[in-house]
Amino acid sequence: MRTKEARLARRTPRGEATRLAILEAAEKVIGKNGFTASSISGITRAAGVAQGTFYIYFRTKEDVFRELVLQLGRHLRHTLTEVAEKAPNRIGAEKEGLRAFLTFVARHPGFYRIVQEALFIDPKAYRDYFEAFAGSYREALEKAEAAGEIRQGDVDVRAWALMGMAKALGERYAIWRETRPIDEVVDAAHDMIVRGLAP
Amino acid sequence: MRTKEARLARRTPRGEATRLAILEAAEKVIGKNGFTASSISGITRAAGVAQGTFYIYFRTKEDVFRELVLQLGRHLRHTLTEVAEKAPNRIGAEKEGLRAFLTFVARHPGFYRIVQEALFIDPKAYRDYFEAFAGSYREALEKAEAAGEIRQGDVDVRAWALMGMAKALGERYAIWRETRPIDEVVDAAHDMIVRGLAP
Amino acid sequence: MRTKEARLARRTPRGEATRLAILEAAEKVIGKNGFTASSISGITRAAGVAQGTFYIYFRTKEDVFRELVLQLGRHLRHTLTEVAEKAPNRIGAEKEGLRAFLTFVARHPGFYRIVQEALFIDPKAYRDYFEAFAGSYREALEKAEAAGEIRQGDVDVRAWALMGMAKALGERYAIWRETRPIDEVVDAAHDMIVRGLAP
Amino acid sequence: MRTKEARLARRTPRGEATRLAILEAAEKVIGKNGFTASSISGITRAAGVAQGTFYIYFRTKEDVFRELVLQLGRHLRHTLTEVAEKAPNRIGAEKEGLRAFLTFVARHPGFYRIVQEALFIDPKAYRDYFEAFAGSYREALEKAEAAGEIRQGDVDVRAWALMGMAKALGERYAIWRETRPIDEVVDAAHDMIVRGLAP
DNA sequence: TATGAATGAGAATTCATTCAT
DNA sequence: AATGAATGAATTCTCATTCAT
Repeated sequence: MRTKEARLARRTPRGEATRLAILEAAEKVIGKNGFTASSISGITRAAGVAQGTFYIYFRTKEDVFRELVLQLGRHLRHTLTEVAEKAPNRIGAEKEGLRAFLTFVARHPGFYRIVQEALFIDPKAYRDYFEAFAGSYREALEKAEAAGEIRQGDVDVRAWALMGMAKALGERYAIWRETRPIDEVVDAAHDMIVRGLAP
Repeated sequence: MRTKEARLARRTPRGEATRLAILEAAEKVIGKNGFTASSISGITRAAGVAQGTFYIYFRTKEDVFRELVLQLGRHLRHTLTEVAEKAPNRIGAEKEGLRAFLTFVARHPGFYRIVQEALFIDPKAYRDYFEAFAGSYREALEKAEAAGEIRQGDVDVRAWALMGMAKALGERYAIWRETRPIDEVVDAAHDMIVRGLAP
Repeated sequence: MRTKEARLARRTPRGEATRLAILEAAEKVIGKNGFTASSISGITRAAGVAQGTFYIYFRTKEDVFRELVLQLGRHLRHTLTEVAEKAPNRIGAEKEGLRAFLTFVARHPGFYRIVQEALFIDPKAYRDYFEAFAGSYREALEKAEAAGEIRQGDVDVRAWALMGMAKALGERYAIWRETRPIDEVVDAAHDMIVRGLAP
Repeated sequence: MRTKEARLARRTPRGEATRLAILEAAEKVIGKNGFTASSISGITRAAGVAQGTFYIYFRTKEDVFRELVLQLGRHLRHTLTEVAEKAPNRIGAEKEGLRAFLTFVARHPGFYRIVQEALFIDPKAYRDYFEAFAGSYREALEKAEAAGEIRQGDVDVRAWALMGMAKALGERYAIWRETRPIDEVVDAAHDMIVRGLAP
């Protein structure tokens, strides 16, 4: 017996294209107005299809939303991994990663909104999203410790704290359309991360 | 001319008590289920008053919500100020502030949810909330710099970065009911804040 | 804690009147067009209230429907009991009961439709309805047997068979608006019930 | 001029097979879940064809339904006629007919549901169905009267009353999955039909 | 002040039917 | 003949808000 999931059509290229159009419209609309203020009809209108078409490809509004979060997470992780791999060491990776993140977020303001709203719409997706980041962060820190690139310390706390920093700084670009040059902010933050506050 | 606010009854002690009951019920209900999933009828039921009574004291659902955010912010700021004043210097204040924040958040899990959801419900309230914190944070950092307690640096970026850290660590207690002892987390985070990652 | 049921308001006389208006409108509308073809909006329009008002008093369309079936059953049972009590013996009660039933059904054509459709909308209500009748029927037949008013026989089968007869004859009045005089039909049916087909 | 019906393809053996598959799937699905709860998509899925294929062979959902009722009626009538022809007289035919009917219905529970629901979906088909039965029933009773096999009486009322009995007893097997042996029920019912209730 | 009944504008969702391939 | 994507009308249901008492 086919699973319910499988009943959601995606068989022909035409269908695949429609599905994609809806997904993109959803990102645009939800990213702009938020999940609750976005209606299915608004999404399908933006996608240029009839309301009923939505339900051929997604079961509920939560459904597209979850897919969006997953997809955005993969996208960002991909971007950050590329950057980190080019850096000579962890200290450098930290800086370039932060720069890349802020740049990404400034360019895709809807992204931040969507991920953050997931906490209220689909807590599991939200948590999975950050756990995935935290996991690779911890790994990277452990490796760096072993290589003597950074001081020994609690990798779990450090990972979450560093993510929190990035998030807070990114929020200013994503939501409040901060105009301070990213490089300036990256330099200042990185200085604190590397050397701390102590005189 | 009286403001609209003033038109909302709050004259007699009885009225004041009703208003408070609604506000407390709102905190409980919204803190637990989120703004959108909470209904006025749910709130008034929890408060033990009739639905219509709500509108004697608040104009809209957003209205109570905003009030809640304001009140919670005042409450937290009050708590943190007390702690900071007892600390001998900024480095110490940083540590005790973080500890107090995590403790507060672990004890009032609804608090975190409500403040965070404000980003979607009432962005202005959300921003005001954090600007208020950032403002005093910046001031404190400037004073500390002048006193030579910390290295010179970009106080704006530092303030937001430090708030982001605290937020991320707090989220684990508020939302995911983290069980790691707060002191452990505070120590680890504080170590990084003070000395940085560099070896 | 109050049950869900109790949350459905019925506190003031005004509310009670509204509830009744909706119930009566539902009987009229559903009795005429059938359950599926009747919409909540059609019912509330007939009742002269707003659509939302429906949900103050009933949870779903099935809900009113069930209530209707219950109420109609009670009503009919009451009517038939009165008649049966006046009859001198079972044979006579059988005749007067049939006459009363056909008269009732001819006068309330919606009644038959609603009860019959219950088989598809709320099978339990349907079954309960007929079990209730069958129960008292069986009892009456047993008493009659003991009193020597009728021949010994299988009361269960007899009860259902007699109900089936009445139903089929009633259907002609309720649904097909039969014009043959009820008395004629009653006489003919009663003759067969009492004396059988054998020459 | 060709009727609309004729426009619906049914030329090749392959087409005929598809048509049959859909009809059988419809009987299964509708017999189980009822007309309203059954969707075209559910029927075509059960038939193993695409949704659009349905409309090559049937004009509407009501259309298959009507066809089903017709077909089932023919099937049952065929079965009953065979039985009746073997009986020596009307009294015997009555008994064997009832037995055959209950057996049929117990074996094809979907049958009863479908026919009964026709009252709400396609009243004309429902009426035609029973009129067809009533017609031959009346004829048979008239013949039996003439042959002196049964007492004189109102054949119209008798025909409908007897059908009603059978229906009520059959319902218990079709819908409520009665477990009492059919023979027992037939004997008891037949006894009442033949000799009546009178002592 | 307080009540709770009533409102009505939305929103999600389903599904018979059509249509291009 | 067959497919399955697309349509859009129709319906149910929720809930913030208003109002008469």
